[in-house]
Amino acid sequence: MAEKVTIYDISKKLKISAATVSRALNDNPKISAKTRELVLKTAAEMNYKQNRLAQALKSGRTNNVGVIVPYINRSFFSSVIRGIEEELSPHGYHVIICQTHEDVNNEIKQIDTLLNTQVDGIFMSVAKTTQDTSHIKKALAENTPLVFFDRKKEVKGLSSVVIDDFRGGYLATEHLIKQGCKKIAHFSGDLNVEIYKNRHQGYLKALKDNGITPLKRFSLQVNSKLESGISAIKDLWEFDEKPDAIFSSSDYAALGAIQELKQMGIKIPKDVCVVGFSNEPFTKYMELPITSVDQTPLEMGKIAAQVFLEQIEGSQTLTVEKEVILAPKLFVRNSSNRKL
Amino acid sequence: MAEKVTIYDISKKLKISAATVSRALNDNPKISAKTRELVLKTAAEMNYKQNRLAQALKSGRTNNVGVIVPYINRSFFSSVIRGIEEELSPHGYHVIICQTHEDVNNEIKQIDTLLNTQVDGIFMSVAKTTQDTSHIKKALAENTPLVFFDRKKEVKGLSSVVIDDFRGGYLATEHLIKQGCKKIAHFSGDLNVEIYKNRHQGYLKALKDNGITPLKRFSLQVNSKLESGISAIKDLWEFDEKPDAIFSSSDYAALGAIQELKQMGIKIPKDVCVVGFSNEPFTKYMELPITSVDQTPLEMGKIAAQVFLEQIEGSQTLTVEKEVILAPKLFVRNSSNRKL
DNA sequence: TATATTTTTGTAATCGATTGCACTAATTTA
DNA sequence: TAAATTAGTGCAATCGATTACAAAAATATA
Repeated sequence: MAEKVTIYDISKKLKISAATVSRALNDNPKISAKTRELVLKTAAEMNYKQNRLAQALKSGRTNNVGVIVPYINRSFFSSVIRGIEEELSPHGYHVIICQTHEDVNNEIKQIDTLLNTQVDGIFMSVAKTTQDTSHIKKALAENTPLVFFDRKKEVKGLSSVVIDDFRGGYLATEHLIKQGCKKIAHFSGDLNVEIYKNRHQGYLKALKDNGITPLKRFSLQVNSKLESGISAIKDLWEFDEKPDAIFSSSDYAALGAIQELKQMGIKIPKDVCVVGFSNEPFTKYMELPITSVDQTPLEMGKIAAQVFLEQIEGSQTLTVEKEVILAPKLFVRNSSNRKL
Repeated sequence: MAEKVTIYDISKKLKISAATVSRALNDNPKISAKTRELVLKTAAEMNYKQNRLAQALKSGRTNNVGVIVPYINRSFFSSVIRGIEEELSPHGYHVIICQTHEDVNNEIKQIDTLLNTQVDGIFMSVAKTTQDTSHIKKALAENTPLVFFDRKKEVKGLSSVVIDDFRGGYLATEHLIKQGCKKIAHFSGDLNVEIYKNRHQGYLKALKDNGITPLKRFSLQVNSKLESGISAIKDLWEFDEKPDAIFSSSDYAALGAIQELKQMGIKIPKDVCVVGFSNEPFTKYMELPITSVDQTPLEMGKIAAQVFLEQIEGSQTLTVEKEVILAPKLFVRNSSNRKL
C-alpha cells in the first residue's frame, strides 16, 4: 500500500533538489542548518526510510556479512554466530547464514553467491573435507575480508580466530594425570583435520612432559558420535591392559564411553576418568556431569567480528592477516574429579 | 584487484548493446540463438558475475529473507532456522538472522532495519514480552510477507506455523495417565504466553477427559530453568498430598525436578513419572532419559518457508493468511515409562 | 558600490541491470 | 517485386542515493 518515500518525494515537497536532501540527511557540512532541519523534519513527517539497496549499489557496501558453517544448529556454531551477530549488529551489519553440510561443493557455491551478493565480509569454519583452497582465495581476489574461525586453512592474507587446540588437549591430559591417571587413551577425530591433530599433539606432549610413554594403541580415531564412543570402549577393553582414563575429542564419544563403561560395571571417576571436548550443553546436565574443554564460542564469534571490523575500517591497503588464538577452558566435573 | 565485470564490459567487447547482453543472459526469447551463445560464452570467459544489488534495486527484490528469534543459539530456534535455510536456499534466497534477546524494543528495531534492507520476507518468533503488534503490522503495510513460527500474534493477513501446543499438553498428560498416574502436577510457563497457556489447557482437558479433577495447587508457574524445577518440587512436596507425576512445559525444569526428586530418594518412574517439553538434545542423553514433547523444529522451519514461497509466488493480490498447525510428537523415555 | 570570497544549492553523471518503445533487418505473403 | 509480418537490436529511461563540478546566493573586503 504505502508507496516508499524517496529523497525525490522530499525534494519535490520542499522544492529543493534531491542532492540537497541527500546531503542534509547525511549531515554534510555544506548544508545550511536551516535547510538541514527542514529536511530532517520533513523526512520524519513523511516517514522516509533510506533505501539501503540504492545506497549499497552506489557505495559498493551492503552492510551484510556472510557466515559459512557446516550446520547452524550445532550448539558450537550457533553460539559463534550469536557472538558475531551481537558484535556486528551495533555497527549496522546484518548476518547472512549459510550451511555447507560438511561438503566442499556447497562451500564453493556459498562463497560464490555470497561474493555475488556483495557481502562486506565472510566468516567461515571450513568443512571437514575441504582440502583445496582456491574457492576461498576468490574472496581475497575480490578484496572481501574473510575470517576463519575454529576450522581454518592456511591462506596468506586471511585472518583466523581459533582456540588453542593443542593447549586444550594438553590441559585435559594434564588434568587427568593430576587425578592420578597413568594409562590415558585418546579418542581423536580425523587427524587430517587440523583441530583434531592439534588436540592429539597436546595429548602426546602432556604425556611426555610427565614421563608417560604414549601407547600407539591408546590413540583411536573415533567419530563424534555416541555410538562410536561405545564401540571404541569395546575395542579398547579387548586387550588386557586397560586404560584408566579417556580423553575424547568429542563430548558425544565421551558420553558413549561413559555409558559403555557403566554398562561394564566400571566406576567413574574411581576406575576410569573421562574428559570430553567442546563443553556441549548436555555435559553439565548429566547425572554424572562430564568434564570438558570449553571453546568459548561466543567470545570466538565476537573476536572474529572485531578482526573483521579492524580490517574493514583500517587502511584497506595494509591488509595483514591476523591470527588470534584463544585459550580453551577446562570445566572440571564429576566424570574426572576424584577429589570430590 | 580483479575489477568486477559488468554487462557493459561484455557489450563493449562484442560491440553490441548492453540491453542485448542483458537479454541474452536472461534467456529472453527475442534474442537470436547465435547472439545468445556468443554472449554466454564471452560472459563465462570474462568471468562475469551478475551484480545482485543492481538487479535488486531494479526489481525491488533482494532474495534475502530475515529471521527474527529471541536467541539463535537456542537449540529449537537454530533448528527452525536450519529448516528455513535448507528450504529456501535452493530457491536462491539468503537468510539474515536477528536476535531480540526477548526484548520488544529490539524486535521493533529489527523489523525496521529488515524492511529497510528490503528483505523479501520475514520469519519471526515473537519475544515473550511482546504485547502490542503495531511494529509487526508495518511489514504488512509494506507488503512484505511475514510468517510467524512457534510464537505468534493474531494479526489479520499474517500466516503462522506453530505446533499444536494444546495437543502436546494433552498427549503428555494422557501418556502419564496411561502410566497409572493420577495426581499429575504441571509446570507451566508464563500463562500470558499463548504456547504455555495452550499446553496448560491441554493438560487440563486430558485430566477432565479421564475423570480427574485438576488441583489448582498442582499448576505451578515455573521458569524454564533447572533451578526453578528444583524449587518447584520443593514447594510441591511441602504438602501432604504429593503428585505422582510432573508434566513440565520446559525440559530444563523437568531436569531440575528429576534431580531434586532423586535427591529426596524418590524413584523415577516408579514413584513419580516426569515428562518435559521441547525434546532438547540433552533429554535423550541422560542416564535416565527424559520423556519429552518434540516440536519438530526442522519441519516447522521448512513449512514456514513453504508458506512464504506460496505467498511470494502466488497471486500477490489474493493474500490470505494461512495457519499451519503441526502435530507434536511425544518421545517416551525412561523418566515416564513404567512398562520397561 | 564593485569585486572577491565563502556558503549553499543545483545539474548531471554514476553505480549495474532491466525493459518499453522504436527501429532495422530478415522473412513471409500477396 | 512490393507490402506486410516477424525477428532481432538499440536507445534511453528507470530503480534511489551519492557526489564532482558548476552555478547561484550570501557575505566579506576593498
